[in-house]
Amino acid sequence: MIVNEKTASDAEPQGKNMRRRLHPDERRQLIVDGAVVFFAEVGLDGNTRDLAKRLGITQSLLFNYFANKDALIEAVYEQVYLNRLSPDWPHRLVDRDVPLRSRLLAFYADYSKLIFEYEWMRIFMFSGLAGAELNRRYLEHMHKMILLPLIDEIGAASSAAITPSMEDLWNLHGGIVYIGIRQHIYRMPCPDEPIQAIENAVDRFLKAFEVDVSTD
Amino acid sequence: MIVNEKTASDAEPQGKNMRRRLHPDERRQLIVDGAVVFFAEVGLDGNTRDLAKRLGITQSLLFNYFANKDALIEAVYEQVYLNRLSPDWPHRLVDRDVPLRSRLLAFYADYSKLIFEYEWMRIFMFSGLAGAELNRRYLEHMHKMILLPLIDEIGAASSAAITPSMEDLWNLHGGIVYIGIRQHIYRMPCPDEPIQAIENAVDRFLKAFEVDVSTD
DNA sequence: AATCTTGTTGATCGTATGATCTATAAAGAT
DNA sequence: ATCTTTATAGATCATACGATCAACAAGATT
Repeated sequence: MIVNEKTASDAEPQGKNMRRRLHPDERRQLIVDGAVVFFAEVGLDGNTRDLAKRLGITQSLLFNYFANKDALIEAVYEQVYLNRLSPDWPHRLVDRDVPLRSRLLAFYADYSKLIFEYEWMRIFMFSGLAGAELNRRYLEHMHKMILLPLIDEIGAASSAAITPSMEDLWNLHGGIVYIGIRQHIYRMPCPDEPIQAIENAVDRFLKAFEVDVSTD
Repeated sequence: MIVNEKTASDAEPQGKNMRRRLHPDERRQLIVDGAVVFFAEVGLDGNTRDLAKRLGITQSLLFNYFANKDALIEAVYEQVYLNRLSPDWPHRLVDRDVPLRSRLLAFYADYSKLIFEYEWMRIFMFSGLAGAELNRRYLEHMHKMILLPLIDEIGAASSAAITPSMEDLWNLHGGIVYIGIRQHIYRMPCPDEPIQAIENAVDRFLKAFEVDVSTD
């Protein structure tokens, strides 16, 4: 005779399989949080039944909170990408009261803490491969608001008056981002604290453009 | 009244919908070639019906040549990754008769021609996200056979006897690879000829380790 | 031209998946 | 306690997809 209908292997989060009645806002947030982790792991076409099982709710409940799967994924995007980075970096990066090296390191310390997150990196890659507009918008923002101003900053700080090209800046950027790709996409062993690698990369870059870093 | 049962939008490759009977080897190769392009575009869980339609064959024929979808994808991996890069790079990279800068540029000219291919880059990313062992093996090979020897080469060529860390080399590598990622994953505008960007990146790197490049 | 071999098709099966709908019961109000 | 509201569950639908199989026909053999 069957005692437990549901086996423990299904990993019911709350232990009991009781029906908990939550406030809609709270339930919705639980779903989005779970969906972020779930989709980051299995990809954006992970199925709704597995997600529901992981959340300890029925699959149909998902469609009570989101019109369809796309709407849920849209909510995942918002959760992961909206307002996660301080909006005043464009200003801080051009604040010449602060040494350029310090500005760069501060920015990449902040930025890397964001993008080296498992969920951020994987969902960004999944959506990029799926052709989502999100990624292009994000990178165009990065181009315009972060990298473009840096061209002038580095050119101005260069004692030899050498100015980097946009491709040079993408190279600096990409070299840093690639740490997160190695870690979360390819699951390769990576330094726990990538700060040192970032610092070295920035210093190599500044040295190439003859930017004096002794004031720091 | 309907004249053409099948619309042109379905893109029947051979024009007619006649049943062509090919030699198994030839048919198999046609399938693999089409699958590479198809899966690179839509991802590894693109469905077999769409693939068959694109190839102008029936879906069932696919399973005549491959036991199941996984076997087909395995064949795609082989086609894209097996023996695509000259196997004597490990030797050429440590050939000190050639200036280090030349060796590096020659390698990355060759390597980038490979990985900046649309199919290579996307399938590598798709399989990486899917957790395929392939990627780890590939990158471990890169680590051991290419980057690790380069540590010594650069250290030996450094006039200040500075030796880069493995993280430094991954940074150089990642910055270059990221060009392809921007182009094929995020579909951002990129330089048609990345050779210049690669050259700059290599020169910055060598300069940081005080490697004399005047002999080149 | 008739026959044989086998590459190819069309129909079909079982299951997985997104989505819908009605019944149920948990929490708050009275 | 009882009533009311509505969050949640369970059953179900339509379709999509991987996979199978018997039947057909293109090309080789005689």
